[in-house]
Amino acid sequence: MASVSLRDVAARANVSFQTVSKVLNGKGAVTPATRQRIIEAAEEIGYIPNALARSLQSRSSLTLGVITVDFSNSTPALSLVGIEREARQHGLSVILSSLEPDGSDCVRYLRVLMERRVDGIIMNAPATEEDEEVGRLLRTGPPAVSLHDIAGGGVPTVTVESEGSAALPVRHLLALGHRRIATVTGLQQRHSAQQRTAVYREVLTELGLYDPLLVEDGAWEVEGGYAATHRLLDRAPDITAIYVQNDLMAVGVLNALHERGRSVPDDCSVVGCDDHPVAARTIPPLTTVRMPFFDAGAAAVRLLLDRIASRSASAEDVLPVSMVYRASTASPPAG
Amino acid sequence: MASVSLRDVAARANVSFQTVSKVLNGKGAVTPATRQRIIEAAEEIGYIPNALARSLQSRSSLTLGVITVDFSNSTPALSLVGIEREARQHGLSVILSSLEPDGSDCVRYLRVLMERRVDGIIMNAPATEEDEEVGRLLRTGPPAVSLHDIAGGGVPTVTVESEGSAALPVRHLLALGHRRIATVTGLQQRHSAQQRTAVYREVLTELGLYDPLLVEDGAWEVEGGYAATHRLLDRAPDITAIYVQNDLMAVGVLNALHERGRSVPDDCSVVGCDDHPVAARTIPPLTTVRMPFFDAGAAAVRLLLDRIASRSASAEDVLPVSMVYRASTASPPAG
DNA sequence: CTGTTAGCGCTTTCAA
DNA sequence: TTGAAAGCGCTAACAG
Repeated sequence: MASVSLRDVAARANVSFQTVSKVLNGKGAVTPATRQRIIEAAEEIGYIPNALARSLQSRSSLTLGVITVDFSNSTPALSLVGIEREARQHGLSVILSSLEPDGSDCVRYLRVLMERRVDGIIMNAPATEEDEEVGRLLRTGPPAVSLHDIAGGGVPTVTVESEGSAALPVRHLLALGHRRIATVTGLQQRHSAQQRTAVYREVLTELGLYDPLLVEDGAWEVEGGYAATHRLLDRAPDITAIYVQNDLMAVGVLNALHERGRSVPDDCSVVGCDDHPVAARTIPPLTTVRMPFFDAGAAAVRLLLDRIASRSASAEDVLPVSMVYRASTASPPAG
Repeated sequence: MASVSLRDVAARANVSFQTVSKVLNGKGAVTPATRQRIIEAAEEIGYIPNALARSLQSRSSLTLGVITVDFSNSTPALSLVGIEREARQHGLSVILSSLEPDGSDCVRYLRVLMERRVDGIIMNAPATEEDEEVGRLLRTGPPAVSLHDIAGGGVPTVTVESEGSAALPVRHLLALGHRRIATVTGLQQRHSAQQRTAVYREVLTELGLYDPLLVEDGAWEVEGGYAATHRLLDRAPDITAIYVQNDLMAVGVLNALHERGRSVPDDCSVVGCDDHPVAARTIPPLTTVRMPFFDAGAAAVRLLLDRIASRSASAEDVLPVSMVYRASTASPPAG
């Protein structure tokens, strides 16, 4: 772990360090002989360029900063994988910062990224959607793209269509003949969950089928889905279908229904959301909405690169979702 | 996004830029008056220090490089979360690089990390366990800690006990009275899967119960577990228990058993591994081995920091695992 | 207390 | 074709 610099290579090859720079960057014209000598010298003493110094000079760090919600869950993890892969393919490194659940440390990490002179920032931290200070920094700092709303707008977003992610499953259940359709929601502080719940309400209200008693919070987690279902069943035993706002909660929902002796889909249908890998093999396999989170991450990076290249205008890219039909939905029981 | 430097602040405060440096870093003694003036000036023109320049000078980037296998799956994601959180708590940024499935790009990314002068490297890329070149770089480059074996050794590791992760579940099944115990394995190229399979074989061989026909590969994935179970059942309908090397595959295993009309645990017991969140609510809830992957990531960072501080000797930290008993295991059917 | 002198390792004109 | 000069933004000695 020596500190071999251009100068060391230069000394060994009997040239100036500027010439070494040219050779190692393939710039300028150099005699094949010296070029060869330089390359060998670099090789021999194990020269490794210093990206810090290079960035200082070139005013470009070839780095993207990513600020993300905790990615223990597969949804944000998928977006992160998409971001990382796309960045890598463009030769960019990724500096990763994940936040506390309340997003209170976001401003601090934005600052760290700015100090490190990242070329751009990708946000995936729904907990900060209402944070004005975050919005301000994102508008005035380096180019940024977000996977969710930013307070005050002005930041391009790439999102997964949330209207469809609620409308599709609810309509599917309606088409099957269900009338008592409950929903297990994600954290209602999040815009995406609010929107899904709103669409659920609108669609059912239009048909005179909306009942606030059929809405329960599952907080995005397996146990939340489990507990919410027991509460729903206690309160409204006549429900024949449940729209669950993510697949993880749906696992808990299926378990609770099983415990209560309700067969799925014969006694009660269940639709999830995400198309998590386990959804294909729950018992029964889960009808769900496929959400292109991976693609959203990759698309965000591409959009960010466009912005970096040409300070182009704001954009709002919305990726479409689609239904995946499996065995957890059917017509309601006769009677 | 201007490029405000120390000089700009200095000009505005009518001092030399070196004095500004002192003030902003809380070093040296400065008159409260000028200090105040400098701080205000910095504030007014929105000065943001340049970490690149600082690192160039201080020869420390306050950055950790992480090289990880694709973390779409929750196991590596958990370790990554642990790494990131621990690093953050120590004021270090994390540069994230994920690899192709075969790990062929590892050497390239190691080099990128070295060019960026990271202060240390955390490896979580089992695909490179046999790669001699990776081992060499890790031994000669910046301090490194790995979550798996490194070819040639010499790199401290923090691992999750793999012997116990196989011995515990198999012994549990034996204690329940099972004699025909199958296993669905992870990718056999990985040391961790090889070790689990070896322990499974040893424990059963000792009792004269080992049968190579009862071993099937599930490749770590839901569908792999599903398909492996069907193959097992076709070949050896008399099995009464399955040790599945991760919970994701176990979801597929439960589904396949359900399809074949085998009730769990009455007709067949199932033990998983990982204690993935869904394991608590599969049908039936899964008996499994809790693997402290999050802790392993965090511990690796702490070990790395020790090494950075004091080039201390190699170490091999092994974190213990523990059984989580749920409803998927019972005594074999009578008869 | 404050400013000057010296680099950290690199890229980029511009002369020779 | 090569090298010298200049500077990216910063920190660290040391002198004033």
